[in-house]
Amino acid sequence: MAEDIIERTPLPEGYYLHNFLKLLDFVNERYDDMLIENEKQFYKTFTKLSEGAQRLYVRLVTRKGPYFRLDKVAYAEIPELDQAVDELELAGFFAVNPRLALPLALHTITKPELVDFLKDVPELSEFVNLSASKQQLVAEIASLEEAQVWALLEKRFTFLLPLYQETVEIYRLLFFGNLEQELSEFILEDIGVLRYEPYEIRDEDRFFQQRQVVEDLHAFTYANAELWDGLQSNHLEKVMAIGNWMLEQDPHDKLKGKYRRSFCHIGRFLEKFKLWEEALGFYQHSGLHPARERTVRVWEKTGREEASLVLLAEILENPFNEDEAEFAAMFAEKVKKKVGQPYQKQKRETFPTVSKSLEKEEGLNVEAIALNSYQQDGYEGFYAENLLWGGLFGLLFWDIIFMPIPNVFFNPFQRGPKDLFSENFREKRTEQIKKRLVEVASNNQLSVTIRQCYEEKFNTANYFVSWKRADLEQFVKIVEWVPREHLVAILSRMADNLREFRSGFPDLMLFGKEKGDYLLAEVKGPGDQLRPNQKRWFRFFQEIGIPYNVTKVSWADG
DNA sequence: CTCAGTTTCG
DNA sequence: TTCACACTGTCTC
DNA sequence: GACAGTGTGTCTCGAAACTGAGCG
Ligand SMILES: [Mn+2]
Ligand SMILES: [Mn+2]
Repeated sequence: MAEDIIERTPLPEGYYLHNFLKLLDFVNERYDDMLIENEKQFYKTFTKLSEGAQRLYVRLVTRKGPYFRLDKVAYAEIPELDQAVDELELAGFFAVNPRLALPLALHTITKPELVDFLKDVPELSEFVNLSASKQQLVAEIASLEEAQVWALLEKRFTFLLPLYQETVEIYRLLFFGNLEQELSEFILEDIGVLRYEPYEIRDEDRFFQQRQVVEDLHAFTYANAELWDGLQSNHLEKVMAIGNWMLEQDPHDKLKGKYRRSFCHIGRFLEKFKLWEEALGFYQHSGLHPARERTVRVWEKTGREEASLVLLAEILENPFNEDEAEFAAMFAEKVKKKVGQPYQKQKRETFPTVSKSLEKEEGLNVEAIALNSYQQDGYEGFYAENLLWGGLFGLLFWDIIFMPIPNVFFNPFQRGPKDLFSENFREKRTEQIKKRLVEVASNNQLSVTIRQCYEEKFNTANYFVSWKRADLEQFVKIVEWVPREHLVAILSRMADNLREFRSGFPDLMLFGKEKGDYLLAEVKGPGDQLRPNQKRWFRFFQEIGIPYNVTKVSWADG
C-alpha cells in the first residue's frame, strides 16, 4: 500500500508556532468584522514577541495545565527559556505565581515530590497524613490556611499560567467551528496519520455570521462539558446547578437546539433520582425527542394518565420522527387499557426468525458465534452492522458528500459537510444523488469503481468511512453479490435522512453460493431484543424483498 | 516491579 | 456524546 | 417473552512518557 512507503521527514523546528500563526491569520482574514479589540490586540502583541517567547506560549497554551512548573518546562528548540518567560510575563501572556486554586497548583507536583516538600515544611506536615493517597493529600492541604500554603509552595516552586486562554479559544472556535478540534489537526497530514479531502472553501463561507453565536457557543461548550462530567459522576447537585444555569440562558437561536438536547439528558438524569417534577420541567424546555415520550411516561407513572393521553394524541397528530410516532401508537393503547377506556389489542409484530442453539465460547461474542455457525452451514459472511453500510455509502457517494455547495465547508479539517445529517442533505443534492443511484443500478464495473475510490481516498477523513476497520474486499463482495435494485433501495433510503437511517443495520452479512443469494441477519442472544430502528429497517427489507432474518441464539449445555 | 489511565508530542 | 448490548426487575400472556 | 431502566464498551491517530497505586 502507498502509505507504507511514505517517508516521514521530520517536521520543521517550531512547526506548532507556524501552524498557530496560520490559524490566527485564517481567522483574521475571514472574521475581521467579528473580532473584538482585545483579540486584535492579542494578535498584534503576540506577533511582536521574540520567536522563543512565541514558541513557549504556544507550547503551553495548547497543553492542559492550567499551571506549569517552571522547573519542569524544557524544550530543546527554546534555548533561552528564562528570557522567554520574562518576556511573556512582561507582555502579559504569562502570569507568574498567580494564586488560582491550590489543587490546580498541586496537580503539577507528583506525589513523591509533594511528600518530599511536606517533610521539609513542618508547618504543613503536622496537619497531613503523609501516607495518604495523593488525592487525599491534596484535599488535606487545600483545607489548610490558603495564603500560608501558597507562600510555602512559592518558596520552593515557580508556577506559570498562560493568559489569554479565552482569546485563543475564540480563535480556535472561529477557525474550527467547535472546540473539540485542536492545533494538532494541522500536522496529521504531515505525519501521515490521515488526509483531509481538498474540498473547496469559498471566501464567503463562514461558520459564524454573528459574534453573538461565537460567544454563546463558547459558553455552551464549557457548560456542557461540565454537565457531562456531572452526569457521568452521578453528581446531582452539580447537574442541577448547570441545568438551572442553562435554563437561565437566552442564547442565539442557533444554539437553542444544543441547549434543548442537554435538557433531555438532564431530564433523564433527574428521573433516575425520581425527581419527576424537575425532570418534567427540563423536558418542557427541551421539546426535542424524546422529551415528549419521557413526559408521557412520567405522567403515566405518577397518576396523570389523562394528561398523558392528551399529549399522546398530540404526538400522533404531529410526530417529531418515526421513533416518537411508534412509541405514541404503542403507549396510547397501554394507557387506555390502564384507565379502562376502549383500546386496541396490540398485535405482536413478527419477523422471520432462525433459532440456533450454540455453545458459548470464551472470548467470542454472540455475533461471532452465530457467524461461525452460518459458515458451517455453508454461508460465507462477515460482521457488518452500521460501519459496513455507512462505509459503502461513504465510498459510493464520496464526491457528492464533498460537493462544493455554499456554507457547508469552513476549514480544511472537516470529515464531511455541515449539513450531512440534516433533513435537507438530499434536497440540496437531488440531481447528483439521483444520477449516482442510476449509476449504482446500471454500472457493471461498480466493483472497479469502488476499488478505485478506496485506493484513491485511502485514509482520507470521511464521516462514514472508518479506514482502520474498513475492508475493501467486503465492500466489493456486497457490490458483486447483492442485487443492484436492493443496493439502490438501501442507499437511497440512507440518503433521505442520514441521521435516522445510518444506524439499525443487521449484524451479519451472509452470502450463498451464487450471486444474488445473500442474507442480512440480526443476531440476538438470550435477553436481547430488536431495537426500534432495527425493526424499521426490517419493515423496509420486507417491502423491498431484501432477504433478512432475526437469528436467535440460545446457549446449548456443555 | 507491573498495570492502567492520562497527557504530551509529532 | 453515538449506538448497540448485557443485565436486571416487572408485567403480561 | 415483551418491556423498561440502568450501566458498559466503543468510538478517538498512535507511540511514548508520565503518574499513582498496588504488589512482592
Ligand atoms: Mn449489533
Ligand atoms: Mn445483534
